Amino acid sequence: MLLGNSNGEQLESGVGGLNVSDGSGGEGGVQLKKGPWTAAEDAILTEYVRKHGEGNWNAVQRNTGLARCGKSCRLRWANHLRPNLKKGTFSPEEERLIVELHAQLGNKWARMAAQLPGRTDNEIKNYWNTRVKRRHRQGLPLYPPEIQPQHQHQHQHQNHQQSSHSHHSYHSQPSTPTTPTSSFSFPIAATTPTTPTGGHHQHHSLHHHFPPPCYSRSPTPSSLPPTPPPLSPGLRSPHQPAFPTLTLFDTNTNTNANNNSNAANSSVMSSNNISNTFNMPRTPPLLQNPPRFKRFHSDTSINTFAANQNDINNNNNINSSSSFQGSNNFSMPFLPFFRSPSSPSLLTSPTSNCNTSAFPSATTKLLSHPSFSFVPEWYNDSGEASNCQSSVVTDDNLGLELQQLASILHVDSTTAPGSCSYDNLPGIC
DNA sequence: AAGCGGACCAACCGCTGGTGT
DNA sequence: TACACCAGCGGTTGGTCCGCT
Repeated sequence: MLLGNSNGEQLESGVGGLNVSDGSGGEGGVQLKKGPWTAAEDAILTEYVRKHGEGNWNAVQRNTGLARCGKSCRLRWANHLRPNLKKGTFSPEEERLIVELHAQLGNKWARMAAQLPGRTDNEIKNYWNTRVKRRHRQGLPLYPPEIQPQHQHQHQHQNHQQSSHSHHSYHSQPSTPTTPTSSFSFPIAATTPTTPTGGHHQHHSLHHHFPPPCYSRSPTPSSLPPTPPPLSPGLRSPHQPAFPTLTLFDTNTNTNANNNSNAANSSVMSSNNISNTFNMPRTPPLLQNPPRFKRFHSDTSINTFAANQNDINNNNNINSSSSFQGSNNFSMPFLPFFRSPSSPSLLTSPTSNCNTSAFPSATTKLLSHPSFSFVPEWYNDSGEASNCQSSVVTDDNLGLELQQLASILHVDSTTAPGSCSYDNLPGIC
């Protein structure tokens, strides 16, 4: 049950006025708020992360009084507040990569997001679901002909919790567990004869059936990072086997992208020179393992990644402008109060025209390292600073919230609104 | 202009697995 | 070893915007 407060915000209401969804609360009877985040809440959370780093999300509520559960805080940070987030529509290259990755990984959104710098799993998931619906409506196969899902039967634990109704329409034909075709196959694309396997399978075939991630079949010990899926030549690590069915980006394009990366990065960097930025030092990956993806990465991978970052930095020559220069700082948009004409529902930075031109280059370089994907992308130095920050803060009581912000952040009169320094950010721990 | 439906997006929910005690 | 806590993942829902009729 949801209750509305005077701001139109929602408060969780359960027995006793507290309904902690994940049972890991410790909020001490505080009514937890639900619904859209406000600028003030964003500021509180950002400030908390600035001071304490990521992780220990449940402590946010305890220590700041923010009426949000830890899960909500983590999600807000990961999807909207953390640096280097890329907003806006997916570029054709990104779309292509998503399709390829989905063919490889299935609905492993987080793993896909790890290979798409600046993109969140939620974004990718939303994109994919929209794509599924659109392609289905158009009667098109989900995957292009040149992309064949690396499909193994996948009746494993996936979808165990999922209500099936939303996927029924996408599976007009039951897929057989041994058929290496997309479980999303539509009538027009379904070439595999139906092999009735009984009612049970008929039922389950209505769900997604994706291969387990390739790493699950890898001889790599579980304590080591899983092997990234093979990628198209333009994105593939030279250490990885070729993926024979795809050619996403030709080498010329890739080369051009690399050649242009400096300019692209410079552009991105320059766009950060806006008033609504604050500086936040990168957490040195060598010093602390970021809590995210901790299931996957090992110290070795982190260290190797960090070492490789130097190469990336050198290659990209990311010192042309902006606060990247000569410090551990990077800039990120902060609490943008500008409404983007292209996205009126969002409050975006003035430079909301996302520059994705740097993507192929940055991605190629990142992908060239086997462990890059297990480190939060915003740890990278490749110039993927988010200049397209979206915050979806509510407009309501913005003036009040600005006052709260000023109070929270101790913004003095000489500081641009929403601008603060991250110079003192301790290591993410 | 109003209604409708699709697209898009943010956020929530339930669950799993890792980690510490 | 068992348990609790926590972070993270994937599925789902609901709200808003926008184009079409």
